[in-house]
Amino acid sequence: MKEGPSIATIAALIGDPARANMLGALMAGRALTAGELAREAGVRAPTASGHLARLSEAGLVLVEAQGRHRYFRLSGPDVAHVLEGLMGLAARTGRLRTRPGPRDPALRQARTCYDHMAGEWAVRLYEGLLADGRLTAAEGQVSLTEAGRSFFRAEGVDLSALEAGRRPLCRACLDWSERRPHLGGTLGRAILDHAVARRWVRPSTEGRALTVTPPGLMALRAWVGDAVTPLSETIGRAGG
Amino acid sequence: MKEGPSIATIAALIGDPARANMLGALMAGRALTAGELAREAGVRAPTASGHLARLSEAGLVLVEAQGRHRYFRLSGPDVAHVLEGLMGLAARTGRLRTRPGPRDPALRQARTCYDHMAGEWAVRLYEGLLADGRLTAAEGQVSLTEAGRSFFRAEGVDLSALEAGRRPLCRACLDWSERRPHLGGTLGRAILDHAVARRWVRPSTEGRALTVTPPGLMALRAWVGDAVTPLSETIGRAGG
DNA sequence: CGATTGCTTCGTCCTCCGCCGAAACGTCGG
DNA sequence: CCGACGTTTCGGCGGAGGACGAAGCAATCG
Repeated sequence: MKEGPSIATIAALIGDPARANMLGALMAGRALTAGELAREAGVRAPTASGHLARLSEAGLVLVEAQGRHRYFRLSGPDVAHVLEGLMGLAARTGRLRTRPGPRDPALRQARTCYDHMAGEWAVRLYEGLLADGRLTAAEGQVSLTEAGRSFFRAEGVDLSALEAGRRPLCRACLDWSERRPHLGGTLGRAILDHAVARRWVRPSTEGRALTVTPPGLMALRAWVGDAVTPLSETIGRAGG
Repeated sequence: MKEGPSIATIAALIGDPARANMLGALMAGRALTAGELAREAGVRAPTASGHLARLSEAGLVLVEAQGRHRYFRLSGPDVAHVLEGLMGLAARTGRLRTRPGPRDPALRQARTCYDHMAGEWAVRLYEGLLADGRLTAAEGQVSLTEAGRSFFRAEGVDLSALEAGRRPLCRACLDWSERRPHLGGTLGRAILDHAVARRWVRPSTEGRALTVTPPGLMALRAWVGDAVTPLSETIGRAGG
């Protein structure tokens, strides 16, 4: 109890399995109702309600009442960032007490990481953009090259809007399943929006998984170049 | 217990006050003995021993036996990074259940953040380097300008060594007390080493606090330029 | 060689908290 | 209005785990 109890409180809040599952579900970026989160966490409604009250009181999630539903979402990217960091630690350090569930392959392949893409596909995309000279990672810092800027402008991405805020355009976000970086930042977010809008990927109705559609397969392959292994072998395992 | 128990395990590990205090103490970057950590956490030796066993089994800390002492340290920058993230969340979200203790002003002023400097001084340093055109933060990505490279070379910093590894040279690390970024990465580390070697700052014998020595005051002020407010006025001021 | 110090293991106590069922509150639909 | 549904509050149960003292090893010192 000397100087830093607050960090313990926050960590303990995340440290309960039920609450961790809820937060993990919210990593998909969507707002979910208390009932959905209860199911996601594998607990009854009263239990979930208590957990959610504590999470929102601590400011980790925000709640919005809508009719008889209450929608919860993460209170910001910083929360998501810490959660991803914890996943990284868990992947690096933990024995895998988590028996690899049936849904895991789909998650490993493509998923949302709060507001951008993660998983095999995201890592490939990142490495493809690097290989094509559209991104550069000098000194470990990612930035968009001139070629990359014209590429995304041609795709219809409004780069100046993405650079308006305080949040960086490009950020290397360590993928906890692949152990290699993928693209975060506002550009990462824009790419996910882009891909969803063009039906290249379809977010799972619940959960973080992303399904890559056939046209998406073509489009993404064009983005990442032909040098990349065809994905077809890994698609369609463990439907959901 | 659905898909993500591992993150809960790690977070729960950090979520105990005694363990959190130990990890916080290790954020100073030094290796500490079990006894020191017990004192730091405010628990007896047996309790501390149990906690440290769990922390090292989970891979959050590394242990090295030396005579009858056992030295513990954080297992890597990723652990420190997650801890800093948690501190940020705690500062942003938490009601301040932590009454601002007497030691806090010193910590706010200058402290170590695992292996680089944090606190008021570190933020000033960062902003001074930016203002002088030695660092550039285009697109939210920090990098060293040509002027900056010559500056640090002249100071005797071996930049190529710093760029050798996988870890980035410059990283903007959010300062949880100042809520503004300071400099991390290998350059951040080198600056701390530099400042310690030249007796500009003196690490507290225990804890993360850094004391700025009178010559250090001169030197750092020269680094950050005269435009920066003298430190004397802001010492002991709280809040933001 | 015996005393001291640092750390761990063991056994025990005890508090905390996560879980649920039952019931209350509110919203929506007939 | 009344019933269905989503959510919260309440009360009680049970288990996990954090705390300590005493004792056991191991290394250092006189």
